[in-house]
This record gives sequence, structure tokens and C-alpha cells, in this order.
Amino acid sequence: MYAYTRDVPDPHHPTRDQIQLEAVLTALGHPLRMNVLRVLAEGGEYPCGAIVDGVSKSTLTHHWRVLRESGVINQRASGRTLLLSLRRDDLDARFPGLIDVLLSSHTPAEAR
Amino acid sequence: MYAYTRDVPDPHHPTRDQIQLEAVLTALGHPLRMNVLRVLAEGGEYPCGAIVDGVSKSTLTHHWRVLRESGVINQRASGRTLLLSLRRDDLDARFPGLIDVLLSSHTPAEAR
DNA sequence: TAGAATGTACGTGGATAGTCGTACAGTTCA
DNA sequence: TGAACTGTACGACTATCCACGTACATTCTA
Repeated sequence: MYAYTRDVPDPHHPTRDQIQLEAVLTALGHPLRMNVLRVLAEGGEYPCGAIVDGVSKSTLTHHWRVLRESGVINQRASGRTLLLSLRRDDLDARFPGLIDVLLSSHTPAEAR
Repeated sequence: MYAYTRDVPDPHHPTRDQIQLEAVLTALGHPLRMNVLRVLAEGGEYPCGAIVDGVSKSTLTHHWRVLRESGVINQRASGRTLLLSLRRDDLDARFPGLIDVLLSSHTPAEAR
């Protein structure tokens, strides 16, 4: 099992019941993170470095943490990469229709 | 017509097309503002001071601005009060189903 | 017309977000 | 085993958020 450091053995993922609406909204209120949602909504798992360009690694780590701790994504270790995936089932169970609405709300102006 | 100051004759309300999904999500990512949404969703207009308790007037002004500039609420002058209402039609037109989903996502833990 | 009522403007201070560079830990593979 | 690779940890910096007190503009009313 992949360990991040001796002190923080596991990345924190909230359980389904711990996912808070506010935290999800705040997480998705950032254009970079909203774009990540759109990419991950296609399905499958992506390494951290394969979704966003033009941002430093440490900045990405920050955004992964926001998405992970709000319950939007899951991070799973695989070899030397972390695979990201959308917690679609949990989000749909907790907030039925929310993700569908967000994905269907096409707003090109934000698509940077 | 009510004027706020000589320099800022009108409060800024984005047009329907200018409403950005991110801005709405960020605005509703704060518990106080989410509660305001729930109150206003009942319908009708409320004076600024009739919705939230325990917060200073200037703090409220800050939150009204966030809600107004994101396109969530409308502020209309009436005598010496400003009447707040939800821009339900605009939000429903721009992001069909979003408000419904948010209102039906009951999350008691956030109901402070 | 003077005082009360409503709500904004402005300035301030502390907390949080967002970005980066550097260092480092774990994994893979030549 | 050692170097390359992937991603986090940490510290620093800037910008924005959030809350407040005070001052003020507007409106209503006694």
C-alpha cells in the first residue's frame, strides 16, 4: 500500500455520509477543478499528471486535495502513480442529479 | 430610485447570460448563503435584515453582494429597505434543475 | 424638520485560497 | 543498486474571503 509519509499514511477520503454539499460546491467553484470534473465524468481513471496542463505539480496537489477532501474524487495508488476517478456513485447517492446538472450546464465562457 | 452613493448609482446585477456557473457554486458554498437560498426559495421578497440573525449589518452587506453579483438574488429598492428575491427564472433557464437539486439535497449537518 | 430606521461604503484585521520552487519519499527499471 | 519518474510536503508569497465597527446616505415618520 502506497504511503505518502510516515505521518500521513493515507490520503483522507470522506465516507459517503460525510460528503457535504457546501464542500462540493466550493470545490467545483474553481474552473480548473470544474474542468477536472468534466474530464473524469467521461469515466475511467487518470494519473494526476494527465488531466491538467500548465500548472505546477505542487499546485495540482493542492487541487487534488480539495477535490479529494470534499468527496468529489478518489485517489488510488497504482505503482508510482495515483489514479484519480470521480466518486460518481457516492455523489449521485448523496445529491441525486447534481452531477448531471453540472455537466449539462454548458458554459463555454468557463471552459478555459 | 434608490441610490447607494453618488458614485455607485445602481447595484450590479449580471444579466441572465452573464451568470456563471462557477460564481453560483462559489456563492452557495457558504452555509449562510445556502440558507438564504433555502429561505428565498419559499418565494416572495424579504428585506435584507429579515433573513439572517446574529451577523452584523456590514457582514450581511458582504454576503448580499456575493449573492447579487453571482446572479443568485435580485435586490430591489422599496422605500428605505432593499427587497431580496431569488432569481429563480434566470437560474432555472441558465442551469436547468440546479436549484431544485440543491434544495432537495437535504443536509441537516449544514443547517446551522 | 429632526430623529429613527435601513442598509451601504470604507477601512481593518485575521483566516483561507491559490500559486510556486525546492526538497523528498516511494516506485520502477536499466 | 542507482537513476529517472510521479506525486506529496513544506515554506513563502500574494490575493481574496469573511467578519467587524464606524460613518454616512436615503427614506420614513412623529
